[in-house]
Amino acid sequence: MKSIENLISDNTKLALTSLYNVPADGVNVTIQPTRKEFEGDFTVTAFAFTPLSKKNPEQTAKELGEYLKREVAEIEDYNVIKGFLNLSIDKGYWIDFLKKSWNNKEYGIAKPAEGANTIMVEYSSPNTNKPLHLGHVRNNLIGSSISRILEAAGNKVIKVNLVNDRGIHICKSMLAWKKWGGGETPESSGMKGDHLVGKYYVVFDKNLKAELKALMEKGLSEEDAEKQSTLMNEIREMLLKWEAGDKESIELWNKMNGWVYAGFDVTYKMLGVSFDKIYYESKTYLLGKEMVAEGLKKGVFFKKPDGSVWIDLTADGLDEKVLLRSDGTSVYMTQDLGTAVSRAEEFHFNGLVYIVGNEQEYHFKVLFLILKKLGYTWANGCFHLSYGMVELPDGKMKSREGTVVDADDLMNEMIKTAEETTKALGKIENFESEEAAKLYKTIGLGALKYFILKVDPKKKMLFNPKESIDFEGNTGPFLQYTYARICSLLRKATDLNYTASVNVNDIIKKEKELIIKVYEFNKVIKEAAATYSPALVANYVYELVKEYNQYYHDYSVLKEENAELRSLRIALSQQVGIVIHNAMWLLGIDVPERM
RNA sequence: GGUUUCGUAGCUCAACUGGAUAGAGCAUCUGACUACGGAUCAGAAGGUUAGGGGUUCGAAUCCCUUCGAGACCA
Repeated sequence: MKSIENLISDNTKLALTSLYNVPADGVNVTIQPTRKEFEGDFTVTAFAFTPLSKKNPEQTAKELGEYLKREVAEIEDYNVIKGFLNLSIDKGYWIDFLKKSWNNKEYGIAKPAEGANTIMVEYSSPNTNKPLHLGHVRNNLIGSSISRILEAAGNKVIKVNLVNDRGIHICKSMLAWKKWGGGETPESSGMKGDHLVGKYYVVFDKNLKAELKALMEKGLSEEDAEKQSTLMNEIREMLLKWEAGDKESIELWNKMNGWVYAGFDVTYKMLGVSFDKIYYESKTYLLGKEMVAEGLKKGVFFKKPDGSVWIDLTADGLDEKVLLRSDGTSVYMTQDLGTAVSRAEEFHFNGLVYIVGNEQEYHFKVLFLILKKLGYTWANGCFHLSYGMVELPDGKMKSREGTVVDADDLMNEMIKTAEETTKALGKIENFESEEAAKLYKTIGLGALKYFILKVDPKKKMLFNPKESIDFEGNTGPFLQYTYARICSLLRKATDLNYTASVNVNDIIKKEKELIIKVYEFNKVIKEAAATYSPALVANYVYELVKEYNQYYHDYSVLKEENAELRSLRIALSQQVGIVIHNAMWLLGIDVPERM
């Protein structure tokens, strides 16, 4: 079935050609939903056509409207206000649409077709020296949701995580644990492994600061203090030992990373995110060195007298960038080049989306540019989804200053609040305790996820720990509540032996608006996939639910005496329920059948 | 210093990518057949879209500029 927008667009072009005898292939027809205060379903703006028609906008719009009404069966009527052509679509079209789609549980969720594009999505990418915080939560939720959205739009998706499991910061936790840990383990302390390792990272930082302070009080500059610091020297030594494959260092590193992974698994599971493949930097950090040779051979890179290798990007408005230090060690850029190439060779993807914060915009600009200069055509499919930071009322979260909002704490808080709210409303007295616990989790995490995902990923967002996340209004629980209420309605309908069907000749305005909203779901998914924005799905499902609740309030479904009308309303409610369910699934949010 | 992103109601966010009188939620105030589930619905109030200039039929959106906040590159 041709989409109604294409129908309007194509026929508008035909109309232009027919009415004004001009070619209209290249004309861009802007179509938007008609605003509530005017009559009609879709609006075409006629201003852009005046050079073709050589008439004023009103006149042009009228002539187009007349043509469309006459020539296109689905277009029932039109009206013109200023240069806006408002088109009313035949109700039969919408009834027909509902009839075709209403009982499809997979509505909106496409299966990847033969020859579908493969898109790799990298997200999460934690460091193993501390637990996940709210910033990671945003990253994970965006990455996970985008993966589902891309899949629903018909792509094959490979979700990957690149874990930063090596380097100086991990050594810090290791050294502090060795020095001051007294053999403490997750078991002995009862702490989650990632939190335990994070604790020693903080311990190290504290001790280092004290040492540096003491040295600087003796009159050393900050730089010299760092050079003379015994702790810093021990760290450097430890890193060298690790890189040389020292058995004891590797064992400790394995042990502590193991604790962290066990902790991360719990957090990931709670968040509901997962990966198809996990990369570890300890295995990828040497990749890319052969590319340096390749780049030199191709003349894309150059060598400085000290032996370091660079690329000159000044012609592209960027700087010179080092790729191999004079001591032969590589930098992040080198690793990322190598990792990208090895992924491309393994998976032959059409697109690679990096979900990484906007502080790394420059890095990715350079990365993609270098890949292109090296001649990798797939680099054109690389995209950095540069999401904004989560800020607190007094600025950015800083782990060193202890202002981070911990992911586990936050989720537990939300679940606790959900429990209190639910109990206060006194609705689930007949729930088994296990069922109730599951519900609290569904609601609490639903509130959190929706709160984060409804914001445009590209924008920074603010989280105020002092104000708990709402459960009323434009929130996750509001959407979940509407879903639960529809389920309740459908259960009652079944009890009464009422069936759902679409077998009417006429519908009221509100029903038509609801069907149009349902119809828009596919368009929204495509748009969300194209712009990598779960927020579009979130805002859409909110609008749908708001409309449905008005309808639900104003018209009775089960008390309607006309059987066909009643059946239609049941079918429509069911369909709205399916869309809520599927849209929420795209956001990674569960919906309860009762709450 | 250079590059760059952002600034919308008291607060948190929208605005279909240049379209009609800038919309929601929270908070405030007022109301809703003792209910097909009130975590709902209806209404009131709240705006010079940071300020100024420009582009055009039309600007929160594009260009210039001032102010303010952030990020990145030495």
